Amino acid sequence: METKPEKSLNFIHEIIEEDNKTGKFGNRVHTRFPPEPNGYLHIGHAKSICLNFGTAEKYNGLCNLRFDDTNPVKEDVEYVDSIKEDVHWLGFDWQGREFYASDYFETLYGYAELLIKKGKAYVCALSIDDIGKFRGTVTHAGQESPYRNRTVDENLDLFRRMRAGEFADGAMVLRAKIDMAHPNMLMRDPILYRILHAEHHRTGDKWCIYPMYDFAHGQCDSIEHITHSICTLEFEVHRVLYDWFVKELEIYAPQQIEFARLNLTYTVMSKRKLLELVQGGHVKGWDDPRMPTICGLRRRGFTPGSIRNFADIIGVAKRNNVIDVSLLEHCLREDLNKKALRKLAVLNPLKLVIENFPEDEVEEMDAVNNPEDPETGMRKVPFSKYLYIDEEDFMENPPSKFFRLSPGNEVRLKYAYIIKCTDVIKDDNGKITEIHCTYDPETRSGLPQSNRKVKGTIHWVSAKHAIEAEVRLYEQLFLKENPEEVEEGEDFKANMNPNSLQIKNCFCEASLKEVKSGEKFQFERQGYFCVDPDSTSERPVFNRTVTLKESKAKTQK
RNA sequence: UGUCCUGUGGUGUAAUUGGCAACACGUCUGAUUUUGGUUCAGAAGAGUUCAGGUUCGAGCCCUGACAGGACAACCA
Repeated sequence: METKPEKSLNFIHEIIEEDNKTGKFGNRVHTRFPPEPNGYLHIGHAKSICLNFGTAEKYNGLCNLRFDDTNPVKEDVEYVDSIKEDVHWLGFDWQGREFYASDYFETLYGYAELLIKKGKAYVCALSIDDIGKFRGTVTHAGQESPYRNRTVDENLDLFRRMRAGEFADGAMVLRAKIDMAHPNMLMRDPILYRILHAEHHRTGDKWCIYPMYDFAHGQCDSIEHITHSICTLEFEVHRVLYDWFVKELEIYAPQQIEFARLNLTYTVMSKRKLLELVQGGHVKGWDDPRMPTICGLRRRGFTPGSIRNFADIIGVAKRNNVIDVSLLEHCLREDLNKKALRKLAVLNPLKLVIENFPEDEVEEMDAVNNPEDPETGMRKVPFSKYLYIDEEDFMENPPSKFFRLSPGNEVRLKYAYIIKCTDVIKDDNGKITEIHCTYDPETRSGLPQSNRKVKGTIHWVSAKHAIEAEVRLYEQLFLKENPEEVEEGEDFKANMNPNSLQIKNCFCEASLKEVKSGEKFQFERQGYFCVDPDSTSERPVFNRTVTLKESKAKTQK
């Protein structure tokens, strides 16, 4: 019997299966995730991580973690540490195959000399501006550098002296000798090495010349015997250059495959812009829960599984895309719904007095921990005469479709009694300060009378037993689906949502007193919340990860 | 006025490689529900950028337009 694949293959896996059929790489699948350690990873990287590690997993292959650290002035160990943490957190392991472009500096240097000896590279002393000018434009050919025809010996000597530190930064560069009229700008004698007297986070001051990304990336893949070098679309035009290097150097040739990077509605994804948000103080840091960074999402309360599932669902293709953030939220809720323990918490407290309930009596109510997972059992929550309910759950003059509490109407208190509103107390300004109700003792949850139909069920917390906590409610960071859509003269920051963070004091059930940073809960009827590291034993802090899905009827007041 | 890449419901991804467009999210109904959540049932929404061509038959092949994206850092 034939086993049919449940899901159709994405175009990359199709290529791989074809390669496996033809034996192109000896049925090997070896990918890599190659970040530059110059910033924090974001959800776009997560797509790439899932693709690279996931592909290796799928085909019983390997996936390396390789840091593209060819620019010492921008890179730092802080970033390599965070990247490793994030990849692990997502659930992937490189099994010790942690490599660095800087591991190959000596080999790369050798490649450069080889090119010089073949007459395919030369040392150019044109200024940075002149190199730009000589390059021509996208529609017009460039012109050749006056240094282009130096002898091999001269080039070799100069290049060795570059390495030896005889020249100042920017004095000269090593260039490939290809074609200054090539329609692809990258082929117009690209720079291979530049002089940079800078301390490298791994090699220290061993080098004062560093390879350019283009001269490093493809060869690093080659050195590691990567079979499929999966990268984003903007490197499509670089592929001919990489192929040129591989051919001239006569080294192992990986196959580069480009895919479209992830874009999400209501967010920005470029490292530069994220950095701007951090440095401009628009958010509290890289791990601000509003950031699309992996660490931000983690702090917000996302689960690795939900992100992996998301990456799987969005698929991989070559056309530019913008994924609706609601899909990400859907994956999140789907995961959290199954796992998060339910709790009662009141975000906008409104006092409620049950007039016919004995003054000092406390009843212990049975509450379900997670209806999606019976294994999690039950817990007790205290009930008393004085409660808090949520402001939104009461309306003095409700529309017909309002299911919650209003004067003269009944509502069920979750896990407790059916109550009826008898009175509304207001202050001098007419603001409602207190609701008075009566309860029906026959309707306690579990009793036969509790099955009586009422329109709605609301959550509550006993005033005397509740603990206080801080909640941080988040909305999208930007008001427009596409934050780049701005008036002339403005930039994406003009679209920032002034209400993306709202901090509140809330009352929650006492069992939330002892919580650990990172723990996730569902506050019933409100959303999923995650314990923030800012929590203290005195005062827990909860981040609202995402609201529950809300029907229109509930949202409209 | 160059090169390369890409055009399928609102969004994303499919379509057994030429056989009358499917799945998911979103939207909207209805049922169930002690979460206006979950679950369940159902609906609307594209005729595949356009125009030609090949073919009994084209989203898939060919030609030509058009549209969008990428590329001119001693960044990656």
